[in-house]
Amino acid sequence: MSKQQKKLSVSAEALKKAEKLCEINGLKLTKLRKQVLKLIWKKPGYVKAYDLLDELKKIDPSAKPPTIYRTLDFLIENGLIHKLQSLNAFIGCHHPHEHNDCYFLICDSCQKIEECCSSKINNVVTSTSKNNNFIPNKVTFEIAGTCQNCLN
Amino acid sequence: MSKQQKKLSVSAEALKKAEKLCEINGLKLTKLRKQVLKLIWKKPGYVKAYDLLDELKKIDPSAKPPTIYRTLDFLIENGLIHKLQSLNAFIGCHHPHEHNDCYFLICDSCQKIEECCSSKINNVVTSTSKNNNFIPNKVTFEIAGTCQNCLN
DNA sequence: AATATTAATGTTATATTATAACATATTAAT
DNA sequence: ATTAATATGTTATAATATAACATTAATATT
Repeated sequence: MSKQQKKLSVSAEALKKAEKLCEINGLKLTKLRKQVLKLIWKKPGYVKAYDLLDELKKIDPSAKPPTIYRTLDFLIENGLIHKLQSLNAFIGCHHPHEHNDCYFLICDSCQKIEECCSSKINNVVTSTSKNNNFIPNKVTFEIAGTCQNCLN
Repeated sequence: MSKQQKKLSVSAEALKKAEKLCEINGLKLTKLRKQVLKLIWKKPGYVKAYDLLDELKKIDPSAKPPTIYRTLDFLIENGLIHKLQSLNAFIGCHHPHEHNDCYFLICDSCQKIEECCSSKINNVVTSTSKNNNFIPNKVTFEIAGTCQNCLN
């Protein structure tokens, strides 16, 4: 199976998952939202909002910044994508609604992201929060660096 | 000792530390840089770049965005302040150059920040990176939520 | 000390990221 | 069918950040 084919099926599978998830949760994955989600998955690495807007405009010339940002908000709120705070960029979520404790390895060189999950993160957040009498709400954990592939 | 007095001395101490550190490392803590650092410490919580610019303009009316951003870059590079990526905001560093593994508890309600250090973070970063053949460079770890004080 | 080099600051302009506010259309509930 | 809620369209502008080039100040070299 070629890389391109593999990529396509990852994307297709993500879309199917998203549809199912929205159905279960009574969320409306409208045409616009599906288009944007598809565009996000299409890129191998992360995407910037305005690049996404440019892509969307090819399909729907009337698209404007609020079109994209509102759609991104919906997708983030419902766990279908993530925002990378250190980059102001977006990526599809590989396992929507299955956990709270994911973090990201961001390759500075190829823009690819590894989404990681670990209870260790949760442990650190929980224990720190307890120590500080802090009620955690949203965790941002991003590690920028160089991926295996780019070291060669 | 009043809260105000305590705040002042924290700020004053941070400035002294910064001066010493710059001297040791051959860095020039110029008038401008010191002014900006002072303004950052003056606020009890985090500061936004353009708010800082407004403050700076009161002292130096010719200040412009690059004035602030360049100064912030210097202060960040040399570990005197931190940027909170999830807020596009800045805070003074409580222990410049003493560690790499700090993270932040950000109170959504009062804007105050707790800077935390823990080898646990480093452990998670190191083990995850090893597992993924990833060479980490910059870690962003921010926990937003509600602080003790604001729960009451 | 005069000159060259480097670092810091000044200045103009503009790029990038994001949202407010209000209008219209679509969908769901009564 | 009407109302209410949700989603989208549209205009304008706010908020965040940097590029590029000019000038000044500090440091190093002759």
